[in-house]
Amino acid sequence: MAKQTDLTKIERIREAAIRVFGRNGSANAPVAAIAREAGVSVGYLYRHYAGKEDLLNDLLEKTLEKLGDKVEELAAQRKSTEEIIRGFVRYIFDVAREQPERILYVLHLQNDLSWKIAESTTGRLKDLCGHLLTLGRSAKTVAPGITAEDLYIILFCLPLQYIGTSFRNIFRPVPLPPELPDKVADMCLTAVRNGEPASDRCGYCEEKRTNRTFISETYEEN
Amino acid sequence: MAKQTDLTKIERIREAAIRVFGRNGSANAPVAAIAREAGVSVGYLYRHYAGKEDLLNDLLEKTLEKLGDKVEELAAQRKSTEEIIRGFVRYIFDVAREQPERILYVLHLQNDLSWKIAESTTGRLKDLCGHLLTLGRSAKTVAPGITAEDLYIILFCLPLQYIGTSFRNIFRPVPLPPELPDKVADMCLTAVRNGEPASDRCGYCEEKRTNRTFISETYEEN
DNA sequence: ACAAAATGAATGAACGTTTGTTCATTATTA
DNA sequence: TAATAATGAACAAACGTTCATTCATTTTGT
Repeated sequence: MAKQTDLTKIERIREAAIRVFGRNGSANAPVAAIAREAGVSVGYLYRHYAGKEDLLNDLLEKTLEKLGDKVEELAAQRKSTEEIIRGFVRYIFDVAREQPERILYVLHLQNDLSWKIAESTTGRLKDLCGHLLTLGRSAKTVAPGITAEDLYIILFCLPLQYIGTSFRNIFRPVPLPPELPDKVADMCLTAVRNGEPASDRCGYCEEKRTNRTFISETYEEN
Repeated sequence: MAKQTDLTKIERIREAAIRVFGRNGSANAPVAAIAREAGVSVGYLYRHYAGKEDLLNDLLEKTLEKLGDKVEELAAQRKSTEEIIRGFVRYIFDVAREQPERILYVLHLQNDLSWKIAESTTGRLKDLCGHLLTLGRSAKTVAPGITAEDLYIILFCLPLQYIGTSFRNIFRPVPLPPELPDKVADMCLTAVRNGEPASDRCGYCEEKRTNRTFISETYEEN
């Protein structure tokens, strides 16, 4: 046969694309820059991706896969749903601290409505949120009125917004404060719990709140 | 002297820019398209704005001005801080329903880190959030651990994320459900209240919670 | 009162870049 | 040598920006 395909190249393209997209945003990220940073020719990139949008979708899918793996990893450790959610939020912040581009590129893609997310990718996203919803509801960590969309926004978009806002330097200097992940995780848990405070006892009567029904049970299901 | 400046044209440019940015995102919004939609020549646009980024900043500043006015309008009606926050969130959703571009363009600008927000604009943003923080803290609607940045993310970014996600059609069809604004407003209030539920009485002892100190008073100030 | 000159608002063709994409060519190995 | 992996110069389309030009209006000179 002929020359063998160098499989590491595709991974190099993915890594380079994440870096370039993360730095510039999807619209200001030339394919040529991605190829250069990956040490690959432009033509090679087009032999494996139908176009720029195809590359974006591949990246997003891989990222969702990783997030899904993280949830399964936490679940496999027999963690409680609360710990899974907390671990999930912390994981996002950990990645943001070590490799900001990996988070910033998602922030760009997610909020750029001018490109379409592939059906397969949105399907995976719905599955991931649906999975968390099932876990959370059965553990009563997630209130009945909360939907998969709510989880997506609270557990994923909200931390992303904190990270994005940090990099804007509007309210404080760049480095993410070390206490922020836990603070945000608490906020997320409160939100999905529909207002039940993190403490499991009422401040007055000291009654346990763990098995109580949720206040806003009037919200329709789904 | 010479021809008189047509003052309506600048306003037409602003309106057109919001529409084009809202549809395409800032990076995919040609200046030519904005000028065409405004019924104005490209050259005219450049006589009044130093460049595209200057136009973006002007738009964002005007939008923040409107949001500030809305808060002052609600405050002038002697509303409680809770009602102000609720009204603020509802206002965002109202605009999103009637003129989606007015919200979607902000979503784009806010999450596109490849362009710089002018100092004057970030200053206004900080002022607006600081104002809400002062109001909220004195009314005990906002927990002590909550910062101006938290308010920005909870009251502004969170509703924006709901609206953006809706337009992605991932979790449900397009039109914003009528009950969503109130649901999100409740969520926002819960978050800024740091988990204290909307109901003002404990589910067990029926003790009033209104004047209680907040659970997470351990958060440092600022 | 009138025409010519002066002014500056407004225009849009043209320019230089940058972009995504292609494909004729080269390099590599069976 | 035959087959195909890989290249990157070349291309067309699109972009932000410029600036020589046009045009409506006011000022000036008679």
